[in-house]
Amino acid sequence: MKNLTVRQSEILTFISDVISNEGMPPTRKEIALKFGFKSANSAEEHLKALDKKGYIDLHGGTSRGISLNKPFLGIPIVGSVAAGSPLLAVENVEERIEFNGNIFSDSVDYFLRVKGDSMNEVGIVEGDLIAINKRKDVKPGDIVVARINDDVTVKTLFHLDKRKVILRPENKNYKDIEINPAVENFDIEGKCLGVLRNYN
Amino acid sequence: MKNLTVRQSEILTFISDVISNEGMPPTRKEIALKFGFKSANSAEEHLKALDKKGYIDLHGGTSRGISLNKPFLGIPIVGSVAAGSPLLAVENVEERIEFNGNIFSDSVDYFLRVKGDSMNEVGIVEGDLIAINKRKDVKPGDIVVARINDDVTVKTLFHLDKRKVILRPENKNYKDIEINPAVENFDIEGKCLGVLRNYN
DNA sequence: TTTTTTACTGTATAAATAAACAGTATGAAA
DNA sequence: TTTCATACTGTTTATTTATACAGTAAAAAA
Repeated sequence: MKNLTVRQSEILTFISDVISNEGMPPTRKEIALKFGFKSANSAEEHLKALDKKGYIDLHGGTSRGISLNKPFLGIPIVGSVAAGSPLLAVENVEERIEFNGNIFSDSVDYFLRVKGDSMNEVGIVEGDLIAINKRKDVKPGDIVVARINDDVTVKTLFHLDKRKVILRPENKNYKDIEINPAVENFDIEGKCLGVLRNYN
Repeated sequence: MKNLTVRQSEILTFISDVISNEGMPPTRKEIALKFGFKSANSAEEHLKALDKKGYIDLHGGTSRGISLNKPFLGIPIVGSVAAGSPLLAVENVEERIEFNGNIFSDSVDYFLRVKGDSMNEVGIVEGDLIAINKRKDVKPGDIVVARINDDVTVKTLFHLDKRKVILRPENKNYKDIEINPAVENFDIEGKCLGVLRNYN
């Protein structure tokens, strides 16, 4: 996929926002207005660039005839995470799902497919998709995605300070995980906003 | 809410379909084409009727300026079910959520808010929303919504024939429910397609 | 029975919109 | 150094689109 310029990226985001908020894509004039272009043709040329690079499809002769290109739409589902790679690296994204936001309490950056039974007692089971919001500021009680020495795990955060982190599995067959972030490589990847499970 | 005529309902459905499939609302001409109207004005008048009845909002002077009215959109969430009332009766619908379909394996007719812990061992816990598809043809192994003598319950279907139905709670503290549909009032309301849980 | 609503055809037009063409200017790539 | 891509302004035009007005006809409501 070809890279977008900053401006092109802004315009792509704007189109996506307008579709979400207004229920229809913007016109060239509306794009020009938003970015302060004095000519609608500026918008036209950005659209052509986005089309050429494959991010949108332009439907000739149609008002508001802009559609976002599916493969780059939707929320990524992160499956198995290769050790050491960023969660959202392309090789970890198993697919994307169309999803419009108003369901969870915050915006969903990605879904993570759950492995294992360590969170069974709070109703998170193998194969579930958990909705994740990328953030570092989590508090005890939150279910978090954490990275410990290149290993990604989902647990309830029980305690967090500079010298000690305690992650609690929600299954009595497992023990608490205690980490010294000064010694071990530890990072909070995000907060779990909810669960999505699809039978069959 | 005022009732729609058959034609108006067809047109509302078409608008909704076009938005889903094309990513933008149709023009008057496109509506006329779809229904075989020889004049775009026929579409215009139907739109005005739908606007007047509150089902859509028309944005004057804007191409494709049709938006569906939120309160009638989205998938209903059924909360507590009043004894004897149809599940989808207005008094049982606690709210609606925007939701676009491609997530579950079949279309979601409504979400049911889970009460109690009888399905805990398969990860369905109190407060969860379960996605339901209205259908009668369910098979053993399916998680179903059933009505037993005006009581609505969610269980795994274990056995089903004309003389005996066995519903199985997924929690060892509960016993199987055995029903004789010839004697008791029993009905399958739908099949559970999946689970949606929102923390906080 | 009269009025209103529904459901259309047919015509017309102002405004919205897409999109081409002609420029200017800058920075990056070949 | 020349070409190409980016990022604009400014103008123009054909087409799309919304939408009003004038009718016809049937069914429903008052």
